[in-house]
Amino acid sequence: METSTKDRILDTTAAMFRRYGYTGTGLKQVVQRANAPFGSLYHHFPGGKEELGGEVIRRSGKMYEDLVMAIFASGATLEEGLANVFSGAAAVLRETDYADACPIATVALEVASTSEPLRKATVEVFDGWIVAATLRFVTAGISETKARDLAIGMIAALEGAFVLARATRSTEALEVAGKMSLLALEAARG
Amino acid sequence: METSTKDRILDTTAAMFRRYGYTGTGLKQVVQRANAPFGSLYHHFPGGKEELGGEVIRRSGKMYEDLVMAIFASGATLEEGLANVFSGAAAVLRETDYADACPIATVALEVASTSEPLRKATVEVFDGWIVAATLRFVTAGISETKARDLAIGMIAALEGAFVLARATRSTEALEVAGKMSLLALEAARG
DNA sequence: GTCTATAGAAGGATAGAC
DNA sequence: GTCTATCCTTCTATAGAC
Repeated sequence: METSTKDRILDTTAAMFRRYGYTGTGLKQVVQRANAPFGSLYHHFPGGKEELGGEVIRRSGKMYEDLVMAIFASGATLEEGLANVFSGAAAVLRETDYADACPIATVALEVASTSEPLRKATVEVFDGWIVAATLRFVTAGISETKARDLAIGMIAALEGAFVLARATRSTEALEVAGKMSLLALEAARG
Repeated sequence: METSTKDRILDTTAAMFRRYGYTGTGLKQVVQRANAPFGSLYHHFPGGKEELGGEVIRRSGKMYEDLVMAIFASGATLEEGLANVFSGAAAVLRETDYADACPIATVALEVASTSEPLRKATVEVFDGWIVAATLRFVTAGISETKARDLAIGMIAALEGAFVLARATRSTEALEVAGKMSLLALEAARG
């Protein structure tokens, strides 16, 4: 138990955001689950829920970027890596009873029309993903403009498949989205 | 003003779900905006928020299905209709300051791990969309299995693009997703 | 079937002792 | 920097007059 109170609060909030969303996550529940006194929350995050939320979005977003990019780089070929991203996401969903998909998608939709600071935090995350994925495609020899489209298409397909998969409790959409992304890659390679 | 109290409550809730989500929508705000007395809500929806939410999900989902399918059928060709779905969605987003995307996506993610009755309502909606879109592809001469994949791929691409578009306040993702869906259609036609 | 009032719980936030 | 107690608002839900 060497984690700090602040880290426990951040980790707990991240886990709750993923399943219950932003408005669905209560600060009292957070400190209870994190085994932290209520006052510590406002000591570490004077800006309250919005400040905590912003840090969690950026932190979860970066961690997920690292995870996905590692899987993306895991394949022997670019195609294999791309396929692994979708099959890996499907495996995690099945293992977590369709709870753990994108860590910020629910929150991103919730705050898009309700909090500018939080919306901007989600944009930073998505931009980071797009840049990272674009770089991967470019490194594999694809032109900059095509690479960006592939990156955005892959992320959109993944996010959309997550919506369908979490609702239906099936990974069918992830398999279809994976195949569709591979097709786009094929076309870009010409 | 010939709308009934019940219809006003349903319409108002639908509009609020779209922007603020399920937990972000308060029943007091609903009745206030709908110009309805609070008691009427529980008169028409004895099951409270969950019953109201279920009806709104099904109703909004069906209306959106009709709208999208009408646009899908609007083009001279299947390809044109498909492109119109994405460009039409982009136009609506721009016109509504990136607020009005999918009417149930936010709610679907919120309730996926918190309410079985509501999750099932979202599944019904998504299944309806998949069936309708599949039928459209089949009618155009595509095999049943390929048509279903195209339908799921199109809906996933649209939903994922909505997430990115609402967050970034840009329609770039919708354009990319539209192109990606067209590519999938091309490949299916072989 | 309409409407008001209020209960009872949970929400975010703050004060202040230690 | 830790922790408790409490404030005020908002939430869902109910009771009961009309």
